[in-house]
Amino acid sequence: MPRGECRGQGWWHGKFRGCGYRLTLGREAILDILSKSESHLSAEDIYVKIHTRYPSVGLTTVYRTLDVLSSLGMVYKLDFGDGRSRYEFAEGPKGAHHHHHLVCTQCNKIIDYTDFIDDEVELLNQTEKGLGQKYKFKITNHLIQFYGVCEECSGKK
Amino acid sequence: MPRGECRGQGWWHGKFRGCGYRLTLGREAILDILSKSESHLSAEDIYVKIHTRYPSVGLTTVYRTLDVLSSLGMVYKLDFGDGRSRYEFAEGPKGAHHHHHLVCTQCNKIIDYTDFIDDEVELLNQTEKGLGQKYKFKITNHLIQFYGVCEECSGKK
DNA sequence: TTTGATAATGAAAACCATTTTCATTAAGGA
DNA sequence: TCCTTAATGAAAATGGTTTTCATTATCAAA
Ligand SMILES: [Mn+2]
Ligand SMILES: [Mn+2]
Ligand SMILES: [Zn+2]
Ligand SMILES: [Zn+2]
Repeated sequence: MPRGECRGQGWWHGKFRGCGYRLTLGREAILDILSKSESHLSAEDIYVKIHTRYPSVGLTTVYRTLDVLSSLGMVYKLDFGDGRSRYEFAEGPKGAHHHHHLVCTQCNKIIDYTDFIDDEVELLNQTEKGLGQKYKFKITNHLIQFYGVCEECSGKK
Repeated sequence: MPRGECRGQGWWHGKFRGCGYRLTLGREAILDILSKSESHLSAEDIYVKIHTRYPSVGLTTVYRTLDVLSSLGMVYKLDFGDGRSRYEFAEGPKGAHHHHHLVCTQCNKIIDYTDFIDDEVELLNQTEKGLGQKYKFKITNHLIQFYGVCEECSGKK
């Protein structure tokens, strides 16, 4: 008998419980916000959004939850060099489309791109294999970002 | 008539003066350390090294000088995700060999690699061109890093 | 449903790399 | 040598993130 906002219905319920984590209001709220957001949110961005609906959830919990989520692989922790970490939902096995980032060094705009990803990924796989062998390195991850100046920022001379 | 450590002899003398910067003991000392170091030093690493020989040079000056040097393109400011910036000498036009990094997520060891660089660079150029056109982005720089576990860290199970 | 062990939390304080402030020093052109 | 002002050191400030600790809430067990 669902009444209003019924807790514990999300697909991530199992993931949490399976790893021994308890299901709390803060965790659900944060995951909910991240899953619905298109942009790359900072801890404080998330805190502000949450605070309007759940004033009881503190910034500390946001940080702690983001740690848990990224250790579970449900969220990516990103660094675009603006002095604060940013987080992005790592969509489930369905909508998962690998992408890299284009970063404007003037206004900090971030563009997700998937173009060329196939070629990139192929080269990356090769490279990872080669490097892994030569340096006996077990490669688990890669980071690719392009920096430059976006269209708007080019305009303002 | 050179007597001991004659100031103002480095090849960077001109670069500094040309940009209106004064030639100071601190700047020379920092540049000297960076040019001789193989590793990726933090501001404090540099400060400690300098302090043994020139106790008068403070940490603040190290930070300020590193800013100048990286704005001049003489030094690269790097971020390997360990919470502090690291700096690496951008060798002059001669010994300049472009390289990327392999980062051990357990012990923070960094490996410079140049293997596959040619293929990578070719793909990067293509990608940069394509992305630049599609997103009207003026790409000036790229960041490529592989993360994983190094040989030693794999050993300790 | 009640209970109890303990995971999770919020508020405040601590952390810590980096930056800012400001009075003092020194580089280098005149 | 003189003088303008860039450069500097010490100390304080900054700001994102983490730690501390007393309190609360989750949920397995009874
Ligand atoms: Mn993204
Ligand atoms: Mn390097
Ligand atoms: Zn921009
Ligand atoms: Zn290692």
